[in-house]
Amino acid sequence: MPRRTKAEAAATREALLDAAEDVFFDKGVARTSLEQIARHAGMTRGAVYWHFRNKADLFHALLERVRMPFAELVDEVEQGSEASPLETTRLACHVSLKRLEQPRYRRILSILVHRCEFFSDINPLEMQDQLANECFAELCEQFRRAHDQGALAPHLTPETASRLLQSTLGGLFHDWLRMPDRFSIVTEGGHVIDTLFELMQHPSSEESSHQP
Amino acid sequence: MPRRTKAEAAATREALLDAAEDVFFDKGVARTSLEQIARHAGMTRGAVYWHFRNKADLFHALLERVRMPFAELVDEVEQGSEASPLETTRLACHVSLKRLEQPRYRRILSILVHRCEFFSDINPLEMQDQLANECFAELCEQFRRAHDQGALAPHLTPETASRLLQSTLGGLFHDWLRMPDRFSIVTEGGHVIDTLFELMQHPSSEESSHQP
DNA sequence: TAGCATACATACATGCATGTAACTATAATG
DNA sequence: CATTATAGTTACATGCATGTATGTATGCTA
Repeated sequence: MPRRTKAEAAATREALLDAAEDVFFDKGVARTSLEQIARHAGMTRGAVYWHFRNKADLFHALLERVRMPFAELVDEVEQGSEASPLETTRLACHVSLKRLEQPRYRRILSILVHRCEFFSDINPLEMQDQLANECFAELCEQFRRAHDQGALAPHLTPETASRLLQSTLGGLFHDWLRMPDRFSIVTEGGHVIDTLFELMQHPSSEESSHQP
Repeated sequence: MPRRTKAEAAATREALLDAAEDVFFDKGVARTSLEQIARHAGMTRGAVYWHFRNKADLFHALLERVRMPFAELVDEVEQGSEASPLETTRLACHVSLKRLEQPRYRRILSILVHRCEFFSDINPLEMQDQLANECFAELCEQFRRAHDQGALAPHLTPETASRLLQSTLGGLFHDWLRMPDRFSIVTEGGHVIDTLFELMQHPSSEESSHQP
C-alpha cells in the first residue's frame, strides 16, 4: 500500500535511520545488511533504496544528525557570561562532556569510532580528523587569548596547552566510549579536566572552587 | 607440490600473517577475504584453512605478535637507572611512544583500532580495554610512590594524576594513529608529555631540563 | 621402502548481500 | 477527474565469501 503522504515518507526515512542506528550499534556496520535494517524498521529493502542510494549514503545521513563543532559550544558558553577565556574553555569542555552522555550522541559516535571500518567512499578517519582539527583551532585561539592575559603557567605556550587539552579530552573520550559503564564522563572526566585547567593556569591566579 | 618441511610450513604461516597484515591494513578486516590474503602470500585458501580455523583465528594470531604491556616498559626503564618514580614513568612514556613509531606496531595497532569492527568471537574493544587497564594500574602504583615522596603538585591525587596521564597518552595515541604523517609522536608527543609532567610535579622540585 | 601423516591445492555446495528491474497503489497536481 | 510522480513491494540476476570435502604429492618414520 505504498505512496504515503509526504510527512509519512519523512517519518519512514527517520525510522530507517533509527533502525540503522540500532543495528549498526550492536552488529557493526559491515556485518549488517540493508535487509536487516529494513526489517528492523518494519519495511523492506525497497524502502531503503528509495530513500538512500546505498549503505554508504545511509551511513552518511546518519552522521548528519549529530554534528557538533566545538566552536559553537564556545559561542554558546560565551553567550551567557563574560568569563575569562580559560574559564570559558573549561565550561565548554564540560558542556561537550555532557553532550556526549546523551544516548543519541553516544551511540552514533560509538558507531563512527568503533563500529565501522572505512568502506567504499566513506572514511570515518577523515571525519574524526576534521572534527579534531576544528576543535584544535578553536582551542588555540582561546589559549592564545589566555596567554596574552598572562593567565597561563610559565613555560606553557598556547599551542602546547591546546595539544595537551585536546589529547586529554580525546583520551578521556576514547576511554569512556570504549566502556561507557565503567565511569561517568561528566563527573570523573570533568574532574580530570578541572585538574588539568588548575595545573595549566598561572599560579598567581588561584581562585580554586574546590572541596572545603 | 605440498608437504614442505616443518620449517617451510612455519615460514608460510608467517607469510600468511604478513599478508594478512598488509591486506587488513589497506582494505580493512571486514572487506578482505581469505582468498585475497592467500593470493597476496602466493598461496591458496587451503593453506589459510590449514593453519587457521577462520578469519577470527587468523586475526587473533596477528595480534599475538605485538603484545606490549606497559608494566614491562617500566621494568625495562627501572633496570637502567635509579631515578624517581616520576622520572621513571616519564621515561617509560617516551619508550612507549618510540615503540609506537615502529611500522610493525603502528600497522597492527592501526588495524586493531581503526580497521576492524568487532566480529564473531573477536572483540577489539575488550583487547583495548585490557591494555588500558594494565597501563592504568601501573600508572597508579608509580604515582602513589611519587605522592608518598611528596613529589606531586598540591591537590593532585595519584588516581587523578594517573587518569590525567593515561587520557593524555591515549588522546595523543589516537590523534597520531589517525593521521600518523601529521606530526611525530616521538618529538611532539614527547613534548606534550614532558609539559604535563612538569605541571604535575611539586613546584619545589624544579629541576627542569628545558630550553635555555 | 611401505605407509602414514602432513601441507597444501582444487572443487563443490551453500548462503547471503547487493543492485536493479518490474509491478502497484496512492497522494498530489492540474 | 485524469494523470503523473511518489513511495514503496516483490522478484530476479549476479557475485562473492565461506566452509568443507576431496585430491595429491611429499617428507617422515618404522
